[in-house]
Order: sequence, then structure tokens, then C-alpha cells
Amino acid sequence: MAGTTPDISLEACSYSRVLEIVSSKWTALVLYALEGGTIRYGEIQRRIEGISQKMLTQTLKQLERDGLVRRKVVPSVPPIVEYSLTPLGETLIPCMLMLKSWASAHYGAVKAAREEYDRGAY
Amino acid sequence: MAGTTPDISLEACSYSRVLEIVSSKWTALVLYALEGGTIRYGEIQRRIEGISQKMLTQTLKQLERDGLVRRKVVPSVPPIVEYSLTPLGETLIPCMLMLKSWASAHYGAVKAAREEYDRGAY
DNA sequence: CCGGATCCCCATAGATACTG
DNA sequence: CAGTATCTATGGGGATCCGG
Repeated sequence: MAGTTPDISLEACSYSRVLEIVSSKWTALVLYALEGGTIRYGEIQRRIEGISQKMLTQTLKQLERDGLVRRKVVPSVPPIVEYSLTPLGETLIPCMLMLKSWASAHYGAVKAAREEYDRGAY
Repeated sequence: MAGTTPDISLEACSYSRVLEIVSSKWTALVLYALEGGTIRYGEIQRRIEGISQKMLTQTLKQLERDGLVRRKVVPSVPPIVEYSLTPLGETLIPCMLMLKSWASAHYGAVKAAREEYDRGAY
């Protein structure tokens, strides 16, 4: 093929890889809940507004599969299941904090840009 | 009061806000292409493997609406359209770089965790 | 050269009900 | 308490053709 060849791909790009891990709808919120330390299933659900059992379970399972979250079952009746960040999961926190501070600093500007843009659209 | 009230919500959480901006499928790749400076539409498309015209246009429009990308039309025949990061867009780059370096350092561990997890699942 | 418009598919997510 | 199971549907994303 002549001319420029692609040098950016979904599979190779590190940006995409992190996002693939972190960007499903509830993931960030669950990580946020886990920042405080070990926490039970029901407690997470109470803390996150509007999350369903299905989505919480699914999100936790993904995070566990990715090695970011540890699941510990205490065999008792009724059962107790505790979740916490793994060391790998902890390494993600600084990144998340940086995103958080970016949003705090600039989300207003983004919102303003949107309103400006939408005004022009009519 | 203790722990019985939700204190994490999609609307309020800064994490979710950034992700809402950055996490659609092609956004990160387009930002990556723009890191190098002003670039034409066709050039972006050639650089990003597998992106369709529709998705590129759509992604660029979103980024423009959010004030992260500037679109400049040079009235000529055939038309030339150039894209570049705005100052606001530039502020996002350090965050992206941090994500990128996290992925470089830890994506291997995530992949290993997945394989480990999937082995256990059978 | 750039992008709008249209049609279609499938993954993600929500609601609800049930179980160890 | 901590999940599973099932059913449904919304919309993101892909392919293709048309237009300025």
C-alpha cells in the first residue's frame, strides 16, 4: 500500500487498554467505594445510588477477574462477602485521583463549551 | 445515618464525568493522534486502524462540542479541515499520559490475572 | 476531501423474580 | 445476605450510499 500506514490501533494503544478496564458504567463508582478499605457487598450497594444487584455483581466480577479487587467469603449464616482492593488495584488509585482532580478543575469549562456549542447548533 | 444513605452517585462523581467525556470507543485514539499537533481529517483516518468515516466524524464532533478540540475549515476546493487540541484539551494530556504509563506498567499483570481467573472458571 | 443520512446488529444495562 | 436467572430494550457502533 502506498502512502501513510496506520500507526494507532485499538489493540496496541495503552489508552484504550486502561479505558477498557475502567470505563464501564459503574466501575469507577465501585472503585471509589473501595478506596476507603474493605467493605461488604450490601454496603457498596447502599452507598452507590441507583445501582442494581445485577450490575453491582457484574462489575465486581469484572474487577475481580482483572485482579484489581479481592473477594473474601466468610462462611457463616447469613453469608458475609467482603471486597477490597488488591495491591494491583491500589496502583490504579493515583490515576483515578488525577482524573478526579482534572474533572474538578475543568468540568465546568466542558459544560460551558457544550452549552455554547449547542446554542450555535440552532 | 451511618452508611444507610447513598453517598456516591453517577451525576456527582468526578470519575464518572471524565470517563463520560473520554471513554467512548475511539476517543482516546483520536486524542492520541492529536497529541502531535494540528492534523487533517484524512490523516487521522489513515493513522487510526479500522476507524470508519462515520465514527471519526462523530468522535471529533463530540470532542469539539466538549471544547477539547478545535475544528478549522480552510475554504478551498477540495476542502481542507484541520483539527487540533484546544488549551482545555491540552490540560487533559497529562492525565492521559498517566493512564498510558499505568497501562504500560500493569497491563501485563491484568492479562495474567484474567488468564488465572479464567482457568479457575472451568 | 469531508461528512451527513440511513439501516441494521449486538452488547450493555435495567427490571423483576427466585435461591443457597 | 449475597447473589442467579431470564427477559426486554435502548443506543452505541458498523457498513454503505449520498451530497456539498
